[in-house]
Amino acid sequence: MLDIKQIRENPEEIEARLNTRNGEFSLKDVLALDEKRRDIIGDVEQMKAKQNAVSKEIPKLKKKGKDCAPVFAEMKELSAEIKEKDDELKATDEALRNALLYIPNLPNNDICLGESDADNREVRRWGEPRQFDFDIKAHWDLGTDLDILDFERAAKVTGARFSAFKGAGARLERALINFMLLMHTNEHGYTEISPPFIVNRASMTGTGQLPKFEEDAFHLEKEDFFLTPTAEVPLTNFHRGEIIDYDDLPVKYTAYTPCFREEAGSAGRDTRGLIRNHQFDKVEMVKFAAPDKSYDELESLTNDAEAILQALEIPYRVVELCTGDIGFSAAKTYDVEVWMPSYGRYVEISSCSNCEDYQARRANIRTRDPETNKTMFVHTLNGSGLAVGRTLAAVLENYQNADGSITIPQKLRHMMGGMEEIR
RNA sequence: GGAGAGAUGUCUGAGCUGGUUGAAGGAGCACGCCUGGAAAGCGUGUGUGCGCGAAAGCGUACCAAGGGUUCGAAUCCCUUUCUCUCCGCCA
Repeated sequence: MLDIKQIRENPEEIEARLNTRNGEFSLKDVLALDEKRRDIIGDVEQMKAKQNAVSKEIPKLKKKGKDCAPVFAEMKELSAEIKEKDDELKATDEALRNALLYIPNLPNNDICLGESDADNREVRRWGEPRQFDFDIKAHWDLGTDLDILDFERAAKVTGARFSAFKGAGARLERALINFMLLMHTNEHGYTEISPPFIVNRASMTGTGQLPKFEEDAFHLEKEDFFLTPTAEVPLTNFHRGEIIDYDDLPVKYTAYTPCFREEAGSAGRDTRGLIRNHQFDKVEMVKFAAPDKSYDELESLTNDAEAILQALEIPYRVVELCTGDIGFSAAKTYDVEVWMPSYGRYVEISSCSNCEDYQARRANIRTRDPETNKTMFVHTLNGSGLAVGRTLAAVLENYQNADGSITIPQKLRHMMGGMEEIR
């Protein structure tokens, strides 16, 4: 959520910056609601001031033994008027908040301008894509042929865009999860959390999935709960409504969770394999940072994601997303893209974002400025570290052999019970 | 699922027979005194949001959330959420 005071002060500039995003944004409604709201507040607070003043006098009148009936009659009328105004204020408040909830974060001023992923800026590359001297297979064929992935039965059990891991495939997935968590906790200083996989509406609103993107989420109607689309939601909302000790910053959490997405609007895209499913596993990293440190934290967060691919020795590149491609809540985002031989290009495997105070304002997550002792919003960051299904796909494809077997990356072998290859 | 108890500020903890209670006491924090330095001790200060204002400040709201009763609600009533205890069921 953007700061209404900032919007009020220079709406043109904010509107211009918002419109470097994909889509058109107007602050007209917000400004009108804000003005209406302040008008009502002026009136109703004056009435309340009078009500309070008279209320204070009543005990004194009673003590003197005076008749309060005329005062009561007058106050009853005032009370009714206040109630009416208050209702109007509440409705306006709600309308304003709702309008604000639909406005995305302001892109950071320094990120590259652009309309789509075609305009993203490559920041760096690591590793050389391997040259194969045989016809390569895509991971869904490799997995099916080795009987470690089973898409048909997953479709039978549930439906399209679900997958099942079997035997060494299931073990490889578990090894990857464990490997990532160990690295983030032991080497990168994150605290592991095992959060609920189901979250409530307030949490989804706090991180920005709701209200605008409700159709993307799996909804449990009876309880009004949602299957978590990313551990960013439970992790960031861990501190919703709290004031975090400044000395504890940055707070760094990592979690493994399954993630559930409706993938509404992506029909026909990445229909095969592990790239785009309704359910997938992900290890997530979330940070709460002091405002003046958050961009340094974004760099290290991205490095923490990269470290996984470096350890697995799989080539990747890092791109800075342009204004037209960054997500709703993000001010700046780096995508880590892994080399996927069957696609013949780099494919997103992690998205690392600084949301600045956008989520913190929605979710009311604050700290105390040590200088002034005043409360201020923290900055929140999140990044995948990494998407497990896509990592598994990248391992299969990059480590495939001419005979269709898979060599297991060195660093994963001890977590696979010493297994060196899958055949 | 049944019966009961509870939810107060950064934390802890009073108030809950309705009216100078934004809310006692304590802790913490900040500043000052004391000290060679620190601790202890003493003194002072210390909530948040919103509105108006250049500012000082003034006003207003907030005692889990929402509604109600009342001239007036942290205090009374209802609903919801959460926590705890007991019973039942259960991995």
